[in-house]
Amino acid sequence: MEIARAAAGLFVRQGLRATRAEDIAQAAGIAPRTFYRYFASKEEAVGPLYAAGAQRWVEAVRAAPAGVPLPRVLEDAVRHTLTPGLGVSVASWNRVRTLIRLAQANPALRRVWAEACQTSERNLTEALAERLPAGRLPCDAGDVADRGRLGFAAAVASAAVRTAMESWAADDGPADGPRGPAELALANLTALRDFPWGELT
Amino acid sequence: MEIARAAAGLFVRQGLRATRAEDIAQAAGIAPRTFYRYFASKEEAVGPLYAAGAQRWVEAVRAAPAGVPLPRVLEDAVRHTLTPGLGVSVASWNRVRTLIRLAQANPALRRVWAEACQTSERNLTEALAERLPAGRLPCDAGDVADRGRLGFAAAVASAAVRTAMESWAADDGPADGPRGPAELALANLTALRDFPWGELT
DNA sequence: CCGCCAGATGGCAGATTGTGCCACATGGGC
DNA sequence: GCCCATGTGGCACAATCTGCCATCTGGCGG
Repeated sequence: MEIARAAAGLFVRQGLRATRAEDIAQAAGIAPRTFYRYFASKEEAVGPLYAAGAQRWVEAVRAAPAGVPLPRVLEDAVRHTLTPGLGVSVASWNRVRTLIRLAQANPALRRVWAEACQTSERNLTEALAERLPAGRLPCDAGDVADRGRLGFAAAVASAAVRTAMESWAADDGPADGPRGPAELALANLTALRDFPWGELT
Repeated sequence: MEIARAAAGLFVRQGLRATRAEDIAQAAGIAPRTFYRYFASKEEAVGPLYAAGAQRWVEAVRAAPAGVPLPRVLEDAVRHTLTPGLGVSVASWNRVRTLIRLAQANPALRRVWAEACQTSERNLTEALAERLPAGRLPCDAGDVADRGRLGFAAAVASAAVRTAMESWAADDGPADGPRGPAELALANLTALRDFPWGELT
């Protein structure tokens, strides 16, 4: 994680192109060989930073008490983990924001971001599967199609958070407030239920 | 695209690790230097194959006549472009299926797959924005939050297709039939409306 | 037909990235 | 002390990319 922070610092300060894997290793105080023991490429080094936020969100979902309706669980988790300043400093959020912007401009970094999103999506699928053991499910979790449906639900919930992060990163406003990641994600989740999608042509 | 097919053949036949970029170039009948003019890494070479299916789907959405409700547009597009044998041979679908399986096992390939999915998602966002010009929208497409909502809608629709492809790839059944990609994607899209998500706890 | 240009391709050298193999240090348990 | 598991680093080398320049090809106006 210190490696990730070192890499992020270098990427932001002097650009992705200009920083070699060796530079990251040196900045993190380790040998180049050790760097490659943790990451397969220099771009991958910032993966943990991309994953951290989503990871906290999934953990919150997993930790929610049983019996609470799923939409409520997702929304509470968003409120508690995606609000800058709650547990994670605003500065950290701004770092991540800069990194997501970098990813929009660089194919290799974009791949890392995309993979981080899909990984956390898989984690959410697992969390949901734990929350919804076979017995208490309106569908049969053992069936392939229903497992697929669980994966789809996780994908939708993840997409709410991911697209919120992306449009927040693309935006220029402050890290919190009505344009913050938490509010955008909540807007997505509620739009999922309330917006008249069927009327769009 | 011939390069992509050559790469896919080698990856499947002799493994990702054992094939060098030079091998792909040779199999495609081009110089290594030329290969790197098209792709930044050997893994990226199969990107076009990942993207092709989704590309056809997005085109179908874009080409749908105006006035048709959005859910209907998405479902018809799925039926017409994700059914093996309709326009694209079953063999091609099986090739893609093998490649998706490879991606599940290999981090670098998984990143390529993830990026292809996000790229086609961006394309779908554009297609939706074209379909829904400012005037005919229940929301304001110029507003950041609503542009974000459009991106979210595209992400959800893409997720329906992507998770369908993934669970189809993970499965062992035939390329078509009730476990085919088209049927799984349709199941996701209808579950989006009909499934009692709110009752899950 | 000729000259010219734009774009695609290939060769070559070299920096950078990534890996196999082995050695060394550290810390915990017996 | 001894052993072992684990994390680390050095070294050599294979593979990956990239910059620069030469060559080829097809179109187009003169």
